[in-house]
Amino acid sequence: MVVKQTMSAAMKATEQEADAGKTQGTGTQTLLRGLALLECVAAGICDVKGIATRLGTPRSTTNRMLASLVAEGYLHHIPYKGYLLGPKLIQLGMKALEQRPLVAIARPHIETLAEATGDTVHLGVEENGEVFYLDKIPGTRGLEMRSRTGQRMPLASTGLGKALMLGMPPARWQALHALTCPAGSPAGRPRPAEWPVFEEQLSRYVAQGWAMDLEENELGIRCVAAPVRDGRNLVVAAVSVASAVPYMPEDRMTTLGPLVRATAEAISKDLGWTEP
Amino acid sequence: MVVKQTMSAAMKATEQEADAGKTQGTGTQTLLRGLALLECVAAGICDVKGIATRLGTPRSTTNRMLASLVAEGYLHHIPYKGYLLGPKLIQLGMKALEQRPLVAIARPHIETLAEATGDTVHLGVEENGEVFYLDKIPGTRGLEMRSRTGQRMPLASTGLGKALMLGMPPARWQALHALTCPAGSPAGRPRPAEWPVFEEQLSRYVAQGWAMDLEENELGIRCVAAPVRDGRNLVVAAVSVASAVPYMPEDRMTTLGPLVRATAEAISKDLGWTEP
DNA sequence: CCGATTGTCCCACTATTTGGCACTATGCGG
DNA sequence: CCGCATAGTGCCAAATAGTGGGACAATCGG
Repeated sequence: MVVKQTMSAAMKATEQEADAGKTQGTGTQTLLRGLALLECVAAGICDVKGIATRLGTPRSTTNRMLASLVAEGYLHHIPYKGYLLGPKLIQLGMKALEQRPLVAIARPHIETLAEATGDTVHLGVEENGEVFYLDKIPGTRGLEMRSRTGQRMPLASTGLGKALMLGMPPARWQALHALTCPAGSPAGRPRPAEWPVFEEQLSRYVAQGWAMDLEENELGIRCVAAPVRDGRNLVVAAVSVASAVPYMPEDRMTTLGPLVRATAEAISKDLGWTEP
Repeated sequence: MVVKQTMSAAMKATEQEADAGKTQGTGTQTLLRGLALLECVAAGICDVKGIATRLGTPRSTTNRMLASLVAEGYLHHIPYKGYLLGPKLIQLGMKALEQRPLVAIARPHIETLAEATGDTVHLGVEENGEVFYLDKIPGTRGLEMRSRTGQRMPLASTGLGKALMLGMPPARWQALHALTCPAGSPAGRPRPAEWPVFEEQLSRYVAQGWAMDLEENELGIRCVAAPVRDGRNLVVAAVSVASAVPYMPEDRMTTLGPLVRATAEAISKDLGWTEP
């Protein structure tokens, strides 16, 4: 329901390399044409003529490909009515969603982030009301963080956790916050802000797309984090950059925010996520 | 594999053309190979060598296709690590899910069902606690049903509605049942069984995969219905066969049940659904 | 440090695609 | 009820697009 126009119209593009913008002519024209065809149908063009003009292929060729795609289940064919994306695509889409080894996919991105910042970078997911560290890249500043992949931490007192909470309904926030700050907990240990304040903070973080952690989990450690979303636009993970206070003054955090957020979004896109 | 003759060299043993019935006189080998490759990756083979052997293509060819698929976003590539289904597939999968005009897809199936039974066939979805008739094929027995596509009916008193309820958590059943039978409703009008009994009926229907309606909505009309599921295994619609009591004795309904269920499943498959 | 895989190029050969054309089937609008 | 525009199906000569062998370099795993 996004696009609807895209009539045939001009946009001729004789043939051979329709979208010049594509990657350099590879050596699999037929495959590429077929895929283009799929995307064409995905865009809403469902009549043969439209498709044919859209990608500049003659009727016979177009039909031949359509037939193959239908035969394989990538397209649905309603005779004399049109073509639609087929079941196989739904199937593969689901598989792609499962099969996704978050860590492997996120690696390159968090490595880039690590190099760019020089600080420790974490990747984590929510599990059972806690943060679960999936990956970690040590900083190059000499200092060692206690965190370790495979470790668990409270959601409300870590940057990673707060980023994960940004994807939850605000109704759950209080419970998780309470879970992090047991009834008569000693004020001696670092801890997140008191409830009303905490809620305000999270709301602000939601708005800006990234969260902060000001020594709330570990004294002397601050971090900036952002949520990672999947194809369904659900928050499935978060990334964070952490360092010692001296390296993390307020203004640096403000600068880092958008960067971390960008990294998180890059990962999101690799997971099939698309802009609002 | 019916790829003509004149093949000779290369493509020896390893060929076995992956998934059997595949290519059958086509004319888009490259496209098909590419798609086969996708399914191969979907199946979990993520190393080049494995893929190459799996579909009998030489290394160079395989790599070429992989590169194209990666370039187009259909695959994810983690250098020296392997290949995974890419974001584009998730994207297309989601689109396929939306784009699905249930009616158009179900038509052929319900027409077949209509011809086979000679009775009125309905297709409907749940909407706001009611059944919403999406399509109807009049029976050939002369009698006319009052139902009309676009009409709404209570869930609990129609076969279609009950089939739709089979996909809901039993916890919601009672509320919907109550909604159909207002407080001091007159016993004069047809209505579903009293609560405890109704629940038992639904449970049985869940087990057998199809539901019945014994003049609970309209006197003299009985019907057999079954739920249609989509790629996420969620009930998104239902089909039913309805007719006048004389044409619908108990034993005929028992015979019809599996048939209606089969039709519903056929539609489900077209929607991307796969067996338990 | 070695062996096994993978990512890349190059290139001659031909099988795989191409796209025109001719016909039939079907849908839509009047 | 009729006709046009679009869709579905084959056939076929031509040549383009794809194939696969082979040689290297970059990496990984151990």
